Amino acid sequence: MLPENLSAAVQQLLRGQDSAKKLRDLLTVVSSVDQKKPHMKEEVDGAGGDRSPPPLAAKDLLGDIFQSLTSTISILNNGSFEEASQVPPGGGGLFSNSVKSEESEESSKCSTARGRRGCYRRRKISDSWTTLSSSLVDDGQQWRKYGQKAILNTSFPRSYFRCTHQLDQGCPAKKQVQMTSENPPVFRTIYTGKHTCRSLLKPSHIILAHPRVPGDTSILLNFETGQSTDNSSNTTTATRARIRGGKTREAREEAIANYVNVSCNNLWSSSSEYEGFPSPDYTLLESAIGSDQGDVLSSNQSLEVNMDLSIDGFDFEEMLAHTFS
DNA sequence: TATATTTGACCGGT
DNA sequence: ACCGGTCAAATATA
Repeated sequence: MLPENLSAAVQQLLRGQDSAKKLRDLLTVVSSVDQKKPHMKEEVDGAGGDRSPPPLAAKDLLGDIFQSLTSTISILNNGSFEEASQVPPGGGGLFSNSVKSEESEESSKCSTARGRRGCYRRRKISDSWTTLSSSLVDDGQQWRKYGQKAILNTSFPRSYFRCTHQLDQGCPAKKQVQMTSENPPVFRTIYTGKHTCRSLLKPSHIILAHPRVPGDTSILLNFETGQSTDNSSNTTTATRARIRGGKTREAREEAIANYVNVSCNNLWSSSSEYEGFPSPDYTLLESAIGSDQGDVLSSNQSLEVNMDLSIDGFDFEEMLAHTFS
């Protein structure tokens, strides 16, 4: 594909992504008025098996569309979805500006006054890379916000994040997120340091798999970690949780849709990454796995994306394939 | 109660 | 002195 076509394709995807997000927000507002969000357990136990069709279908569809667009954009930008935010300078996609890395040294505390508040050596040019995105996209890592600053000559504050596992695993990864323009919004994320941690489950990567056996009405959730924080590890052991209960597959799908839906929400806007962007109320899927309604076949800390985009006869995947062939 | 976020203070580089 | 990155107490949330 020609570079200009590639760029145009990304532009179109970005537009679709924004539209999907707006539509999702619209639906969220409408549905929140007359619909209480049922808890997973209530859904799974199948007590209300003959309820009306899932009102979440449209949102689920939107979630799929949005996630697909986001993934595709990341692929076009960086070569792969997983690497969308993990690839250090050199991967250089359309919207990612690799930042010079002359000195691959993380900011270090000054040894003389250790323990003194705010004592640090200002980072000069470290091993960092930058990504731009039209929305806040969950990069699959777990971050903890530790600061926010108003930056000179900018309209929006800059947020500072460090890896959640900095303390328990000594992971040095950090990132800064800042909105650089308003219409359309552009979020600049500067990553610093590579992850050395083994991250735990992230809901944004939990996807439903369709049944492989006709008539099988149970729903298989598939997790796998490859989530390689260090690009070298590709050892993956599958974790599976089969959710039973409910009379129909649709009923169970609706139950899990809550989790998938919130995982999509999590993909759209990471918690508190930027003030003014509300964080979704999501529940980790571990509770679903741990639920006595579920059938945990094995357990570890990994996950895998296994997404079937075919919904109601409309194959989004095929459409995308045609679009880019 | 544990964990995460907010926010003003602190500090070093420029 | 200014600016930006970090700390940590206060606060919020699960």
